[in-house]
Amino acid sequence: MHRYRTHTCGELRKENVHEIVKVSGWVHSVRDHGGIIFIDLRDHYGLTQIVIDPSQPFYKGVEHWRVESTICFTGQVVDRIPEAINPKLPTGDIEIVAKEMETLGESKVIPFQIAKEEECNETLRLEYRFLDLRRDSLHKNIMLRSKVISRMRELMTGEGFMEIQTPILTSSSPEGARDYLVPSRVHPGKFYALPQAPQQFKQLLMTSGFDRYFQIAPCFRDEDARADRSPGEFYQLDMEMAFATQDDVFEVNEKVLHQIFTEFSDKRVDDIPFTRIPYREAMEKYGTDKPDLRNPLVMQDATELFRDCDFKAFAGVVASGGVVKTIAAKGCAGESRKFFDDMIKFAQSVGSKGLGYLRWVDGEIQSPIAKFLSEDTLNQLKQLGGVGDGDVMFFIADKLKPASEIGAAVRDELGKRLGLIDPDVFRFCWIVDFPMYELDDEGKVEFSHNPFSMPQGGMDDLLNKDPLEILAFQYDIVCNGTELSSGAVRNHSPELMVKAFDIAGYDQSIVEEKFPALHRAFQYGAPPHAGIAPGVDRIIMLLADEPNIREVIAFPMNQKAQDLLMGAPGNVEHHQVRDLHLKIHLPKKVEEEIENGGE
RNA sequence: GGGGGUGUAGCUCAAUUGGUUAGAGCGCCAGCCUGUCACGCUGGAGGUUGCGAGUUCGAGUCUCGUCAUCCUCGCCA
Repeated sequence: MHRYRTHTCGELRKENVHEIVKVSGWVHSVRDHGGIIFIDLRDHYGLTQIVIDPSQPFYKGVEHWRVESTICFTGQVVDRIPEAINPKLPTGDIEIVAKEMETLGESKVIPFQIAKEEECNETLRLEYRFLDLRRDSLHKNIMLRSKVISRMRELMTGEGFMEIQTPILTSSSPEGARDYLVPSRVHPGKFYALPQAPQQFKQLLMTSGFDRYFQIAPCFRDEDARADRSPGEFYQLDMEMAFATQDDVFEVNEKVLHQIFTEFSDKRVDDIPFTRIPYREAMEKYGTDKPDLRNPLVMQDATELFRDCDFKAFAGVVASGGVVKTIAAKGCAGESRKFFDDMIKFAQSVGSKGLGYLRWVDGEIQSPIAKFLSEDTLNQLKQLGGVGDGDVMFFIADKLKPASEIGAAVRDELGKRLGLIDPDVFRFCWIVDFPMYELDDEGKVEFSHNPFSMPQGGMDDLLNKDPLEILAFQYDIVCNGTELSSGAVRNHSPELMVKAFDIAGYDQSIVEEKFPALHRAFQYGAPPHAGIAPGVDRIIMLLADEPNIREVIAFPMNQKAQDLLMGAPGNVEHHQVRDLHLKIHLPKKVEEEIENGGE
């Protein structure tokens, strides 16, 4: 007989009755009836009920064993009496009558309950992550993660992709987020950086002829956390394809994502090919480049209809170059006064001066602003929104950018409040045709996304078009309002690359200095190539229906990028710092704390 | 760095307008109980109300500061 077990806690069934078995696991719950004790023994695979009779020598001891200790039981599998069958458990037809018991690992009193999943302070959960991970929901999320990643590998391999590792210690890249740096011992004053993504490596692999690369790639960015953004590190299903177009990338990703989402969720998944929305259209209709298509509401432009109207608040905005955005919401004219007041408050909370609306009720228009609008204007608005009796149109007037942002927020809020968002569906879309350049805060032309993207019109566009009019082969994949990834057809021509950087104000020497590898590699016969890198954590977050990315990461850091279990970041020995030729220069505040006996 | 929420027993929460000795459920400890499966019953221990000032006859409650944590803006090629 095996030292610890002949069966797991999830596998014994009626057909095992009479067998002598050995099982090991955690004490999930103890039900002590004085004369008889039931223990639910739990492992990764399930729960099995152990029965302990008073005649057993270890009976007295068992009373005192705490939940979450690990114990090994040897005993006989028996049928439960009919009244005692538990249909909630797969093993509920049987139980094990214990003959021997061995304690494997005793547990202290646990800081929060594991068998009962009540809400619990997250700091405590992170400090005791190993216990939190025993809890069913988190345990299941991590298993889901494992299965999804495994399936991703299968699917990618099936599509002819090769998984290739790229360096974790690499050089700092000038673009993008803040890098995590690692000081070099051998080269005083020099630093490695952890990769923000294997971007340049995968492009180099393309020039090396590997044709189709992928990797479940760790990415490191020193940026602040959000609910859907874990600080420090995250994973991407990174991929790149040689001699490939945008459509080739879309085809592979639609196949893989559709398969993963269909296989690992009960929700309906959009048919492929996924909807493609040009960036400009997305901004006009949704006010964002990551629209939640579950929400049927769209924004429309009503600027011209308000240009010469008597409603001075709006006419004034239009006269000063602003816009009026409208959202038509069908069937909500009957909502309470409070609903409309709350919507106005909401709009104000996201930076709007107000929120106008027109309600069509019983053939009349009810609205604080209707009296300022002509019959003709009202009819045109009605036609624009395609509305009728029982419907409402909301209006936001502001400069284009804030109006779009406020409109996007109002659209989301209306979707939620009116229950328009189907929780049982995954709606995907590609956002395509991103602009190559945009103006930064100082009015300077800057790359709007990835400087390695291919301008759609090639050198001709770079030479002849207004930079702000140039579109890139740059795309995002969005699911239910979550941006899963950006990708692009890459610029594989050294000449185009130099020109593209030139427009953004970077000299050729900068390209050579900052991106020496790509600049050199592309001069030795680079294949056209394209790729993308969907975020693994976010995909699993959507599949697990979790609002928080930490729920799908085994050992996440908190918002301040600390690992409360391991104590990272932590202090190191002086000699370690010395070996790295570093001097620590603490902020005044921290120094004072240490002097006051802080550490 | 800015804005917002939260902080009361080991855990989740309550405590009316500022007013008696800060309560409940779970957990823990002790006792009872031979068919439970979130077992049940009885009893008990457990509190610097995050911390520090202030206002007040009186502060869990109000004010200020500070710390922790979450959400968010900035940031995220």
